[in-house]
Amino acid sequence: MYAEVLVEYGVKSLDRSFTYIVPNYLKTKLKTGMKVVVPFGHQVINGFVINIKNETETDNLKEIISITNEEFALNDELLELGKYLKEVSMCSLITAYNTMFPSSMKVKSIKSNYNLYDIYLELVNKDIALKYVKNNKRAPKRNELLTRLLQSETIMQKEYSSAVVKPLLAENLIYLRKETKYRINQNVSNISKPKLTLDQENAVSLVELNKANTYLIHGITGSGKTEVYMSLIEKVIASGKTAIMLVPEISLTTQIVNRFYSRFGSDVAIFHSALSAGERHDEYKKIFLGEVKVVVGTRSAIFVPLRNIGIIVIDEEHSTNYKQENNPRYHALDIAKKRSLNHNAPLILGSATPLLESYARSQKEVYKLITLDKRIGDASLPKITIVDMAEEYKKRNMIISEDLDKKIKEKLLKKEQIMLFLNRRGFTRIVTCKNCGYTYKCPHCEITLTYHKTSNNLKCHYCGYTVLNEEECPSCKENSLTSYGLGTEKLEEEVREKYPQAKVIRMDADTTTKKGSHEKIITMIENEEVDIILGTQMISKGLDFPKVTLVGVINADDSLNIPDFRSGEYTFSLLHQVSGRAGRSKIPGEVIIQTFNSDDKTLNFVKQNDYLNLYNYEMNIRRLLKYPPYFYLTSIKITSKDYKEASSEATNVLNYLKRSLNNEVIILGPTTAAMFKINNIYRFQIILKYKNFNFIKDSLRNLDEVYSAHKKVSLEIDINPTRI
DNA sequence: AGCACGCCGACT
DNA sequence: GTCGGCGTGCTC
Repeated sequence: MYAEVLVEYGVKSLDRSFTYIVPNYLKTKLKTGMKVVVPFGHQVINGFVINIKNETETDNLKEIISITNEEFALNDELLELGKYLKEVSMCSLITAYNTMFPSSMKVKSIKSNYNLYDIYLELVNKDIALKYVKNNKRAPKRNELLTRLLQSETIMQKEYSSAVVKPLLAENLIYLRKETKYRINQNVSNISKPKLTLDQENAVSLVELNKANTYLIHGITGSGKTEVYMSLIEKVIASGKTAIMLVPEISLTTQIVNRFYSRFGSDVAIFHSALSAGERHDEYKKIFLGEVKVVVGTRSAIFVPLRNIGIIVIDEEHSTNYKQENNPRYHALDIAKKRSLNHNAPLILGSATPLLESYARSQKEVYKLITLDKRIGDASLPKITIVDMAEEYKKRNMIISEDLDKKIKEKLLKKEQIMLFLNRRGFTRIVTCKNCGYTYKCPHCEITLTYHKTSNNLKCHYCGYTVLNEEECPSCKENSLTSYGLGTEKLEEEVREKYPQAKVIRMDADTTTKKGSHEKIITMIENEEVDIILGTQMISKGLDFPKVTLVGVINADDSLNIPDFRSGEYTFSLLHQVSGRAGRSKIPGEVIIQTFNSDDKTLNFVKQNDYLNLYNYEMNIRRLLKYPPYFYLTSIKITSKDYKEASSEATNVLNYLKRSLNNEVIILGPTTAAMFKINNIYRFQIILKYKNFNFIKDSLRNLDEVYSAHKKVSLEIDINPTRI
């Protein structure tokens, strides 16, 4: 008995199988789709079995040493899906299977403040603990811990270091109590399932189960899309099938997860990359053994080994999080479509601001469109005002306009909450010298450094490079440095100065790095301990605070000016999302958008809440400029530490493409990539525009193969990039 | 990818 | 004389 094994190195030169002898003691256990340990060259490494056979032509074979994990094997559907993933993302087969298989899903550093369990400390016996405290004179921390427990305080494990906890565990004074974090929340669990509105019921009835159609639910914020998903999933489960529900980012969607828990209880598994290795293993096992019916997760959850799938839902389908930005560069949507076909199950895409491509497909009836255009309850859409900052500058209002100021004061008096949105971290954007024109730039990335006042330094937001902020210009030694641009830090300073009576909190990547800080801020907002919340993107997503009645967008231009053909679409989606934070309850919300482009079309579509006209306007541009959905894009990045090497190879790639591609493919470039120098690596980019992937497939493969052997230059091929 | 083998230059 | 630079080639 022999096994064809892929070895664990994801390089192109090893993207083929090697045959091994299956030793007798593994013959009954080994299955296709399992991970194994094999000798390879002079090493012992991991491999993956893709086939088991009884004969072979190769001789001098080695034996498989052991099975890495006997619990799991990819099933036939997933083995096939791996080949498909390889096709659509141009990765090696082993990379594809590694992406799908749990034991190799690498344990992420614990930067995520998110765990499945809360672990609490509990006393084993009160009397013993009391005795221990009385006799113990040497370990004050242990005494403190036990005393608190004796006073019936709840203590989480993470409050004490293991140096304190471990000995107490060992002496059997305390034990650990694990509690599922997403336990059915007492407040939620008793809520009876809400009665669907007519619109929602209609939406549910439009979806044909047992057919592999794709549906696009275009539902404005607050129209109750989640309830539609849940009703559909309920129907699917009732028919004995299972469901996958994808969300863009699980740590920001606790509310959705809780709703699923309260509705489906132990039938739900949570699956995403921030789980610890143990947690992921547990969840995967439940899924693998068919113990759960619904999987809620992020991008990678599209690969879970659920059998008998009856529906797949992708919520917020426009989110760029569904595209993986590193190898394998796959889009969850492509995989979802494939699995929908495999299982003959409907695929539901939902969004308030669908991706232009998706909406276009619904217009061409490739997707079936379902529209939800009424908000649940009496909540009305917020009133949106656009303020021309050019006019405000004349009045010396540089950061907060007169209108916004007036509204903020009004809301503060009424004790309602205010959100200020600014999509830029730091204090100021650029520091330059008035005397000689010197600008601080990152030596590794060729990007201007951002000034951070709290730490008094200048940071590169790409690679983290930091220099201390000096008084004098490093170039001409004059004291003439000035700074331009506005970041959240400066906004915070301004807001604190202007509204000294208000309680202000800032929420951005700089204030949420510490474990638990994200949740802490959210709790503070919920408990109304703050009046003004200011921050970046982070405050726009999935958070539902009924007391927020005013949203201020400090500078809409940042997003408009991104050099990407999707900037209009993104801006609309972002601002729509941000606006949606205002007035989620009975009090109507208000939104003020500050901009220097007050007559910009996109902003006015935002103001009118007019997705359809945005769609028509953007589609016209896309058609004229030959962008998606009229053409597909592929980006080829040529990168190297050596500038000349990168530059000349970029030309070689271009020449090859010109020779090998037919003239229906448009080739742009090479140009220096949007982020030309990051971490000392130079990047050139070539863009291909085409109507049919088959036009470019073979050429891409050839390029990929040639450059996998190149020492100094590497290629990054990104099919359907989310940004260029 | 990782490791051995192999062939050239500057040191104890 | 030897140590070690990294270029090349192979791995069931």
